Amino acid sequence: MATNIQLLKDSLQNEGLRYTSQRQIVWDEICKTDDHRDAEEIYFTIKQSGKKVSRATVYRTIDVLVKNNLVRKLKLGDGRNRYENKLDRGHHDHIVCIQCGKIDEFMDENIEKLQDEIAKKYQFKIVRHIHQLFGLCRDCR
Amino acid sequence: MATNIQLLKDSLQNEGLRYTSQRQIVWDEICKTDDHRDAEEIYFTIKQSGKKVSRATVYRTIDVLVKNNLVRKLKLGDGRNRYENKLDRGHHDHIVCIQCGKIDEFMDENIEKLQDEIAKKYQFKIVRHIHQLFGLCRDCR
DNA sequence: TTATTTTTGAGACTCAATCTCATTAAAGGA
DNA sequence: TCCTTTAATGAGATTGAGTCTCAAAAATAA
Repeated sequence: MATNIQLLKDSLQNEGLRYTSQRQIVWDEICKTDDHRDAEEIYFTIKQSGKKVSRATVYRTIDVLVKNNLVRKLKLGDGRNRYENKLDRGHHDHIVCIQCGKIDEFMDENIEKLQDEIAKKYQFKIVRHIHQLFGLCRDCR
Repeated sequence: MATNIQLLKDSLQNEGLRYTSQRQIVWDEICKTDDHRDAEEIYFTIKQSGKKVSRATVYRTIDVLVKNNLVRKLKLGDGRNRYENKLDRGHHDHIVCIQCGKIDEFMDENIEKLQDEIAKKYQFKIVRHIHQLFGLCRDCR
């Protein structure tokens, strides 16, 4: 956990922001799982644990974490942003079961290469990409 | 345009819905361009042309068109759904310039194949996918 | 300790999208 | 044609995720 505290402190310093207990609580909560949770889930989990952090602070802190690359923001098409911590995790894309909601992760070097070729063809500089497969997982098909 | 009328009528019949002038107006408007417009843009364009279709009807009609494969719904991450007609257009994915908003289309058979292989590996049945490249277009980089 | 600056939290607000329900229009008889 | 039934429409209310406001609280500097 010690590393995580430092990562947060560095990010806050980087933004010229103060280190506060609320911000630590939000970051801790996001680090606790490798799930893809939305802000409300994170907010309510913190609330239920008895800690006091307001909804506004949860949203504001997440924004800082995303900006500083500690957290990744995902849009899976259901209208809510989801978040995953980026500790010890390389780049990956997502496979989503539309039946049970399970979210798996995949990564394919060849697809990444083909993407770069497409960008080159369009004289386009890729900043980020979204690649998501929606369908039925093994257990639901 | 005659074909388009029939496509609409078939879809409505398929859904057990009636053919109405409002629904035709919405479908016509969507067919008019190959843009990727949101529902409000479509609604206001209709309104400005003097035709009377309510916002609710625009949204409801678009849903029917999407369900019947006449229109494709896109999420480009800005919180609004966008729509494009599917007349004479094969499958494609999107390249979006985060500077000027230009939306290009691409299609790569090899990426599609690799996708299928990934699905096989995960014993996953793909129903749909999203593949979007965000960055700077030739004119903005 | 006091002064200054930033952060927090409660709740108001925004905006796309959906829902409600009274009114209007279409379809199917007689 | 007129009447009955059923569906569609439209104005405005509502929803829900997310953002904003501003007075109070907390952190930092003097």
